[in-house]
Amino acid sequence: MNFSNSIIQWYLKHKRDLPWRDTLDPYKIWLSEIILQQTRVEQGLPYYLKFTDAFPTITDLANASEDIVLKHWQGLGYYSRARNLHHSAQTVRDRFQGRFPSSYSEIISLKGVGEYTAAAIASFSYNLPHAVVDGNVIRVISRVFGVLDPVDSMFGLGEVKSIAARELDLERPALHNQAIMEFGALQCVPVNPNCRDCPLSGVCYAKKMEVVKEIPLKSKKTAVKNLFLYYAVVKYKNGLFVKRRDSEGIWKGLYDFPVLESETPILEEQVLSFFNKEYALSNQAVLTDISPAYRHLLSHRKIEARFFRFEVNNIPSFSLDKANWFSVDKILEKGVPRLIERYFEAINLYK
DNA sequence: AACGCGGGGCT
DNA sequence: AGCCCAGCGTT
Repeated sequence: MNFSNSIIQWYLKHKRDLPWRDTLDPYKIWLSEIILQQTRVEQGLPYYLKFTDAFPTITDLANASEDIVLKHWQGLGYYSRARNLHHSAQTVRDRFQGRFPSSYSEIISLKGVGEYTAAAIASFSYNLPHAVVDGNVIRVISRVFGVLDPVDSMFGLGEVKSIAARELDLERPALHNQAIMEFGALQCVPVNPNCRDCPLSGVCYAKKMEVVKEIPLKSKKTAVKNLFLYYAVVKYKNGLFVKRRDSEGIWKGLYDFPVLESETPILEEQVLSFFNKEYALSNQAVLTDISPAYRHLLSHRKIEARFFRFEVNNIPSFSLDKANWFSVDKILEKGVPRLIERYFEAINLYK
């Protein structure tokens, strides 16, 4: 019994029932793959259901505004996925007459679709013989076949890709690809895999050499930097002044407030001075209070945020103009970072 | 080739 | 606290 047959046998017995496995619709398969990039199935599933409900076809998605798409994506993270999703829906609408492309080269030309996602769509939807290589596949192949080089290096990853292509079942690429990923997600898990009940334990290099804990080998470590956020929350009547984050970087496309960002702490006086300089707040707004620190952890940032709360009695003249004033109802229609969502919960904006 | 980009769950 | 997750785009 070869590798592919083994994992397919295992898959047919253990696979989960997931909605995107019940369809060949490339739109739905593409949508599921974008949602699942760097995201666990349990976390992405409700978003998949929400999106297919709100946008039944790719044209529905293309015709929506980016703000609405980002609102639906709120809380899932990596928001460039949502922006690229929307952009590519418009590409399909405008350049492919609303028909999702069916060749690998056209599929991978879509923004947000890389090698992994293109192989997934091409195989799942059109049964084309492209081997997927994601985190699961890297783990399974490096362990079973004994790839000892770092898999986050060009060389190590190249070895995994070469083995993945070699082992692909050309007669049933869709089934093979589903099987190897599910095997990685449920059986050959990152920590404490249950090798005792594994159908490959007899042929697995890592098991045989007792190096399961060391493979896959990774060399890079993610550096976590501090980020201090000082928000000006300016209240006017039944609303707040908000800003869309339009510059490159964290949370692009989402809404928050005028903010001073820094990698080091800033004194209150300096913060207030910044708000005055940038938004001319002193002449027009009254500082009512300053919130305690909100801590928010991201994979690459340790964030500490404080909210400086102001009130004004008329629309300020300078940077905080009418265009940025949103009633509470309007704010809740926009996508906001989880940090801001939690702030809204804390001040009872949701009620 | 290295880095930025979210959020959550598990150990 | 650290690791990982159905990765991709940019520099």
